[in-house]
Order: sequence, then structure tokens, then C-alpha cells
Amino acid sequence: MEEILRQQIEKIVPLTDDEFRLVLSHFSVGNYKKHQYIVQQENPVPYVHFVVKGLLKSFYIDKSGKNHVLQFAMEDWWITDNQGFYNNQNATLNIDCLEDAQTYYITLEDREKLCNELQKMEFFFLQKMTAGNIALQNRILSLMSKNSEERYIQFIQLYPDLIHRIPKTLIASYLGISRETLSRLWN
Amino acid sequence: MEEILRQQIEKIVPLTDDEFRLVLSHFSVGNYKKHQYIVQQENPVPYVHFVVKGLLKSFYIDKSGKNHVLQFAMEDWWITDNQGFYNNQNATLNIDCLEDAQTYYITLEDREKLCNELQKMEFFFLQKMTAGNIALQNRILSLMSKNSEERYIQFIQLYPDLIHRIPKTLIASYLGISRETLSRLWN
DNA sequence: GAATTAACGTGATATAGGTCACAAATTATA
DNA sequence: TATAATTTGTGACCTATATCACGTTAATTC
Repeated sequence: MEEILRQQIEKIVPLTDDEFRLVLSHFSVGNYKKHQYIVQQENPVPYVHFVVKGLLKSFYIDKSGKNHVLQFAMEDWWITDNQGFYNNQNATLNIDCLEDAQTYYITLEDREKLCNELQKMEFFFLQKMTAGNIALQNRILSLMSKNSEERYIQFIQLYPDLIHRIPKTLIASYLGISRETLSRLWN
Repeated sequence: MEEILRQQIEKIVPLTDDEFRLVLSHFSVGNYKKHQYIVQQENPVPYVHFVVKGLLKSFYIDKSGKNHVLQFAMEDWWITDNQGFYNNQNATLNIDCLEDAQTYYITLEDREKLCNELQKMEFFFLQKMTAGNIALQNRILSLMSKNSEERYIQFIQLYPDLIHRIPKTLIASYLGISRETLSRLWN
């Protein structure tokens, strides 16, 4: 399991065994059941999670009670409520498990400690955050310039693995369309 | 002018005069005229720009020729085509000036050099990137959960200064609605 | 393995917002 | 300051997508 985290980091910065031990020492392991919440609206957001097994989603409940999926996270992905986590605010999002899951999680304090002890980790997190930015900007442009069908096709191309693990209802929600419209796309 | 950059950085990390001189030595100054492009689709993206004067926008032209404003950038904001800049790819976006502008700009290489010489600058850029992520996620949720009017009201609250400097057509484009719909919102 | 619960498909109908077209008003510029 | 260009408002009409309402099938779960 640790290997997934190590490989994820080493895609960006090489690590010695000792360095990786140091990295790992700042993380804890969490096991969660399907349907379990790991972040809840109005509550603190103590951790960012690196998923080693399973599948989670973050979602926003708007004032009319409608759910909007912001993100899915499967193996090798990071997930948290950024606004809550990085600004020490209560969550505006919820995160729950679509499948039984296991994560390595870390507090903001420990992440900063880790970055001070091992400078290259700060570079790693900066790279990750940058990649995230690019993905988010593309998603915005996609929402603004593509219709439902084009967005769905793009989703399949970007995340072919997810299609079979996630109910269409949630994919529709992620794409910003109703489940009925998504259902009518093919036939 | 330099002071704007210094204050922007010192909001996150304190700098001695010498340190700021070091920072500044990696930047160049650019002056641009209204309507001038500083990034063009299909071309390299050598710099990220910190705006000290004026107003710019980044926008995407979709396959049907429609423009979509991704970002505005006025004084104290950063702007580039992230995908092009950080991945050394050609631009998918355009950036042009809505007003005569002046920027401090830096290459990716020089930014990395600067971060190595002055570690706290890496922390600074990580903080900025994180704040950017949060803003982008909120924009996505806004696009998915709010109607035109609510998005416009939110825009006014977030960027009261911009309202008077930017034609409504472009604000509509930023909000993902047609200029006609925006025009019909008030009366 | 029977009973819930969730997922999916599909018809009928409603609507927010898009598109097209034109005119007026405002702002740039030669 | 006259001319051109841009910005804005508004009517008429259109359409993609939402919503509501069922029924069916497929998964969970006790």
C-alpha cells in the first residue's frame, strides 16, 4: 500500500528509502466503509487524504437541497475540502465513500513540518497543486463551451476507469446535467 | 511599482530588502497597449505575468468560434496560460489587454531558480496556487448550482472593482451566459 | 433469498437561456 | 469633431436541458 504513495511522489521527485520513511511517518492510515463520511459540511476539515484503495466523492449541497459532485477520488488521488483544510474553516463540502476505502491522511501542520524537513516535498505539493489548477480550468472551459454530450464523451476519455465504478446519476451530477438527460444521450 | 509585488509577497512571507532585490532580479518589466496580445493560441507561453498596472483577460476560442473568458487580471493579480506555461506546451488560451498594462514577468526556469535560492518563495507560490484552486472550485460549483442572476450577483460581490472597468459583454462571457441574458437581468 | 433500496430508461411538459435582428447610445480614434 | 467602432437594450422566436412521473431492472442487505 505504501508503495502507491511512494510511486506517486517519485513521479515528481526521487526519494531515498530514508526519505520515504520520513514522509510516511507524518501520515496516518484510515479505513472507511462504503457510505461513510470523512468530511461533513459545517465541520472541521483536519486532513487531506491520499487514496490507496477504494473510491470517494466530494459534493456540495446547494440551498435548494440539490447535490453537485465536485470530485471523485480513486486510488492514487488526493481529496479533501480545500477551502476548509487550507484555511482552517469548517467544511462547505461533504466527502463520502462510494466503495470501502483506505487512505493515508495528514494534517496541514504535519504537511508543513514535512516540507520543512524535506524541501523537495514542497516542490511535490506545488506540482500537484499546479496540475490541479490546470484540470480545474479545463473543467470550467468545458462547462462553458461544451454541451452535455460533449462533456460526457470528454469524461469517458479522461477517466475511462471511473465509468464502470460510478453510477450514471453521479457522473451526471459531476458533469452538471440531470440524470435523465445523461440517460437519453445514447439511444 | 515594485512595491505592489513586494506587498503581494509579504502578505504571505516576510522579505528583507536584500531578499526582495533577489526576487526582483529574476523578473522583467513589460509594457503593453490596449488590445495587445501577450499570449496567443498555438504559440509558446514563456512567462507568467504579475500585473502592476492595467487590466487583462485570458480567453478560450471554442471550435465554433465562440469566445469564453477564463480570467480577468488587474493590478496585484497573476496571469498566464497555466497549461502552456507549466507544461511547456503551446497555448490553448489567448491573453490580451483591456487597458494599457504593465507587468512583471518571469520564466518557469527563473522561477525555479528563484525558489532554490530563496526557499520561502516556493512556499509563496504554493500558497498562491492553493488559493487559486479554491477559487476555481468555487467557480465550478457556482456554474453548476446557480442561475445567471445569482452568478452575476456573486461576481459583483467578489469583484466590485471590476464591474466598472469591464464591458458587460465580457462579464457575461466570464459568467457563461449570453450578453443578451445578462442585459435582461436588471430591468 | 426475500425484501429494500438504488439505478436506469423513457414519456410528457415546462422553462431558462440562447440566437438573430435591429436600433440607440456610448466610446475611440483619425 | 466627425467618423467609425464598440457597447448596450430589447423584441421575437427557438432549443437544450430540467422537471415530474412512472415502471423496470439490478444491487444491497438483513
